[in-house]
Amino acid sequence: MSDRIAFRVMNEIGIIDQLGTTLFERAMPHGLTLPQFIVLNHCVRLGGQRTPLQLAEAIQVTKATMTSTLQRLMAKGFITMEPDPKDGRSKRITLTPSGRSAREDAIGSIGHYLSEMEVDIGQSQLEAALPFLVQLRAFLDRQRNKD
Amino acid sequence: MSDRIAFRVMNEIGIIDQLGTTLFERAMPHGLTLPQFIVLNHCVRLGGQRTPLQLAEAIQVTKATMTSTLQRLMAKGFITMEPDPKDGRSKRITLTPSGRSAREDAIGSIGHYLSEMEVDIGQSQLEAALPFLVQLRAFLDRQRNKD
DNA sequence: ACTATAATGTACGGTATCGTACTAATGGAG
DNA sequence: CTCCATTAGTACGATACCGTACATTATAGT
Repeated sequence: MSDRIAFRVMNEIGIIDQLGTTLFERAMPHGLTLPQFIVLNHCVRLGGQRTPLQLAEAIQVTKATMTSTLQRLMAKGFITMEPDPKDGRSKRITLTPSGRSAREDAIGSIGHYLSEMEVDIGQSQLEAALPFLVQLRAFLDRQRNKD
Repeated sequence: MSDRIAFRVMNEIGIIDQLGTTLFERAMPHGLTLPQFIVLNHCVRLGGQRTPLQLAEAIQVTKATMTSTLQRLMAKGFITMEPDPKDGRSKRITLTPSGRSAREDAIGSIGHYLSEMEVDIGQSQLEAALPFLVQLRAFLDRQRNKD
């Protein structure tokens, strides 16, 4: 227990992420993984067409990682990818009806777990923690872009 | 919806974990990854010999995952693994002097980043967040073992 | 003592992630 | 117009992680 406070916080966060991801994926339908769900969710919430790079930046992964996730979503028929007529380097991602409905199913499947968490931890505790987490994320994002 | 407080908290935590892991690994010597460092650190702090299963449970990964990380640490010469004379199913993990010194190097390399975080976020904020994180981890751990 | 069950570690397949290196297309400096 | 830097996306190798399935060893129930 002689670890520094910053290390202990990051350590807890790592374990929480791991446990949470595993629990969510067990509950998800269509063999959806959490990253796949996050991409679908992002497309639904923002609507229209997005490029792989826009998605990668929004979700804070590299574009190489996004390529991989998009390929799996395409294989499942949840998105389509077309070349951008304006810019030959770019692609346009569009959600399919099947993808939209898979996202709805996923939302329904994890709702129960989210409710349990909100009851067990308490809404107010979760709300109180959010500003701290946002601040921490902003700090790490600044560090990353500092090179 | 996906705007629920529990979802937002888990989402922030996921991004923080990802950004933090990447930053830490960039700073680590000997090509150490964060999971590898965590195992070394755990061995130093608790001392003596541990089994793969004990390590897996302490760090909250599956034993299959621990097998993989231990194999890499062995390949680097940072640990040794011997059969347990008392229990033919089990193994005993021992830190080598080289592993102990790699852990010291790693501590030194990330110290600067931890200090920056403690200054930027504030020691008291980090300390205030820890009980919440511990509670959240305990909840997820209970969920996992609920079957 | 024998058999069924449990526990320990490993193998394998699938997904995610990064970093690096590559291709293809755009766009700006001369 | 040409050349070169930048940008968008992909390929590849390495690591980590899970779940499932397996071999080996231990333990409990009869």
